[in-house]
Amino acid sequence: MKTESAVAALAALAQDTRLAVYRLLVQQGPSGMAAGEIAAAVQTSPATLSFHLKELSHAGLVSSRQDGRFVFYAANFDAMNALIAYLTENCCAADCGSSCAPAVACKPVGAQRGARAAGKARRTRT
Amino acid sequence: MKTESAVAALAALAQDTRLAVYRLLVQQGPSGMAAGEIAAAVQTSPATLSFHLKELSHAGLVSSRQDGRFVFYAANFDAMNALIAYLTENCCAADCGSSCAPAVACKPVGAQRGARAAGKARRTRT
DNA sequence: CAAATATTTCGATATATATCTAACCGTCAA
DNA sequence: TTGACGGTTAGATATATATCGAAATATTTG
Repeated sequence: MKTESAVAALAALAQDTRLAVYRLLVQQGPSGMAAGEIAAAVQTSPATLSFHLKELSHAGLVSSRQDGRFVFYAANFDAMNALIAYLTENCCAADCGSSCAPAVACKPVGAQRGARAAGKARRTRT
Repeated sequence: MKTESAVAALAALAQDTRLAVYRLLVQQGPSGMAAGEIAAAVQTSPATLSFHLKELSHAGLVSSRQDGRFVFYAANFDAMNALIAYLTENCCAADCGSSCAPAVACKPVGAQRGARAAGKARRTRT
């Protein structure tokens, strides 16, 4: 990930409404959510929300698909993982006294706590 | 982590110079780095750097300690982990088809490609 | 104390952001 | 096609941010 993209992603998330929207979409999963529903959830005017969604989209954090007269937005997980990787890159190259172990709290359906790297996506169901 | 803190942290990182400084400090580890040295590394004037360091510090991402006439800054790993946890919280509560596995790339000295948790930091040399 | 080094604060300015209102497209259903 | 609904775009404005130069605050050294 380039610095430019990272800054864009961070800037996109560095705003109350957008962060709320993004977290909402993260919790919503790949199926996403319609713009209007998002607007209602975060209590923002359609115009303002559209502005924020454009920011998130432009930063690559969310993607959209049109379905009838609705537009569904969904979080782009790859982007987030890339961002996290970028932030923690070469962490403690010098001396890491167990202080920098990143504890990521993503527990999908299949409980892959023990599985070390996800390497292969088991069970591509859905 | 409260939304407020998350936004503050993200805003702090959403800037070229600050992101560079932060990543530098992450790679530097707990020992940290003197302000002047940081300024030289990221090629910024002392005044401007001080402004940015204050931002990072205020957001809780770095901490400082005075040593003689130098001021050392170091990354605050807890803050970063809290931020990451906040971003990925309840990820894919609905239906996660292996799409949201966060791949964090924190590899300290001992090359823990396979070792999933790093447990103890071996070799505390320097 | 005075000089030198390291860093921070202050004031000013240019730029970027967030929000609002109003107007504009696309889709659906009669 | 017309009307209604869902979203987006455009223009204007208020606020926040980044950067700079100059001055101020430690801290060590002579």
